[in-house]
Amino acid sequence: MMVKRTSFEGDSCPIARSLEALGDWWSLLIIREALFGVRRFGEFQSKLGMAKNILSVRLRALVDHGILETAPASDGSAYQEYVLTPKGRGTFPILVALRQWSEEFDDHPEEIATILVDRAKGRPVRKLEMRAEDGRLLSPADTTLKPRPARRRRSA
Amino acid sequence: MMVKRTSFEGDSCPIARSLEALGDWWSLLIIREALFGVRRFGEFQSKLGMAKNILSVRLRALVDHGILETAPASDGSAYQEYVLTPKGRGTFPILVALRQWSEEFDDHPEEIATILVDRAKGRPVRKLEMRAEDGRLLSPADTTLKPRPARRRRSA
DNA sequence: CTTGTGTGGTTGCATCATAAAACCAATTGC
DNA sequence: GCAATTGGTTTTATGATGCAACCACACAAG
Repeated sequence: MMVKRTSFEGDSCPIARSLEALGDWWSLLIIREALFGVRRFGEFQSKLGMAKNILSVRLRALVDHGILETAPASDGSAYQEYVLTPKGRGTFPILVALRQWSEEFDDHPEEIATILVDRAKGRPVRKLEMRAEDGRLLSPADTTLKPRPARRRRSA
Repeated sequence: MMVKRTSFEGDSCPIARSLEALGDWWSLLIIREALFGVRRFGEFQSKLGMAKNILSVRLRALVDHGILETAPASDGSAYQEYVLTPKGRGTFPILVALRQWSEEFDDHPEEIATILVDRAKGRPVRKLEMRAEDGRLLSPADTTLKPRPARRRRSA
């Protein structure tokens, strides 16, 4: 009957495509931990408090998507580690956007334990803002979608 | 046995808290459509191609989370509509971050159909960037987490 | 080398969420 | 009034998740 959890893999919308890799309950939290330097299976498992089997599945999926890669060692032991690729580190703005949305709109902000600060000054970071090429600040209404221009062949 | 799909509702991490509301497969896509002006049940259903029962569940959850609200009419008919609240419109940077991540890192960028442009000039918007209070551009490594300062009572 | 312990998983089973399709009531269009 | 459309709910099948048990390998001690 092929009910199959609807994949967005072939979707032409870039948001749907990113959700294909990041859209489940745990992946972004695993990446969050990885950005804090977590690398080992057991460390992910204990910090996130999740079942080992699904952690296993998620780690493999993140590796398959090129978000994590397995590295042979680091402290000399024969075990492997999971480290972020550039693609994985590129999710940082997504995590910041999620964080700022909670900080601004959560119904119980007093339950939020941490704030993201500029390391040099110890002051909160600014809200992410959308700007035009020339630097003008853009609101959602100032933007629109255009069809992607066809990539021209042979350089330019 | 109470296996219960682990809720992040009580979690103190703002990322986990936002995923509580947005972290499933469809919610962000529903919000994406709503940002484009989609308001009616059938319109969501046909544009997203999703099953009506789960659309029904998702819309109710988004209303419960204060992301959508039901409005009585608009074109005079007796049906209701789903419109974004300010909290719902506040997810825009999240969607932009997801979009830009795909644009930058997707393995098949040629399959991405649209680009987000500045309406006035028709030129692509800039990448979201993280800045300090004083305007310095920040990389992930330039940031750190601090415990949230206790809110002081009675104004300031 | 053998035994014990911790790390890094896999397997089995119960439960939950999701998907497709059928069904249905209220609202419209005619 | 009658048929089609809208906006759902119900039913049923299957995939995903969660927990606990199990297991292989590395490593350390004796």
